[in-house]
Amino acid sequence: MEDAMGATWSDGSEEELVRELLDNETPFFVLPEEALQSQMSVSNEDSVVNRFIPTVYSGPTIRDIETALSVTTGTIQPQELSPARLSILERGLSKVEHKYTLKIKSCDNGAMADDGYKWRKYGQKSIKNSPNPRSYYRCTNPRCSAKKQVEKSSEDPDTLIITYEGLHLHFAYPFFPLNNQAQNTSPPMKKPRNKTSQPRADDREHEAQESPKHYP
DNA sequence: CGGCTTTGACCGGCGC
DNA sequence: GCGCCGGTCAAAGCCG
Repeated sequence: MEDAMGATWSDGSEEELVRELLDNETPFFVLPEEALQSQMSVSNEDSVVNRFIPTVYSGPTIRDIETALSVTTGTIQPQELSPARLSILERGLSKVEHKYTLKIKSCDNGAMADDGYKWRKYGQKSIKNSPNPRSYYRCTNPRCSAKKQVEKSSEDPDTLIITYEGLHLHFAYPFFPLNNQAQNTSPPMKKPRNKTSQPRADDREHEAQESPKHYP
């Protein structure tokens, strides 16, 4: 399986949760694996994904990355991957340690690569041997450790190099069985704030899985 | 006024 | 040990 990775995560509990989230066999978060195995088309796969993920992301989504992550974390040969996932990898996703780099084309002038998550910029540095600075972002959810770096390609100014580190664990919280209270027909989506983009589900955090902890 | 970006300082790891 | 380099902190300021 994909467990071949050395697993040098800094935090053990987080590792456990991540593995659960990425494991196709967990009931918590069902990846569109079944759709892939049933030889459905990619468009159908998207529909399945959209059923599981109520929030709609725009652009190259973190879902793409996380889906690919569930594969690239192991020592699986590329030939073993399904075509859909291969296409994701061919889009420029690569992995170094626990950082995942995605190269995308920002066709429009200065069109930010919006992955649907809310980020807070916390730094910018000029990198040696690179004319372009690198920006550092952190997830606005204070309990989410996800980070990303955005850097314009030195060769192609239209290509953005985005490096993700850490997962948005909270994006799957609606699928966690909170308490013993079965989630009824109303989707657990939270009403968006007053921000520009509504696609998000970043309210709860890890502890919501089992311990009904609440905070201000 | 609050949340975010900006920007230089700061810090730790690594190579010489 | 020292200095470079990349990542983070935090004060200040911008902007809705």
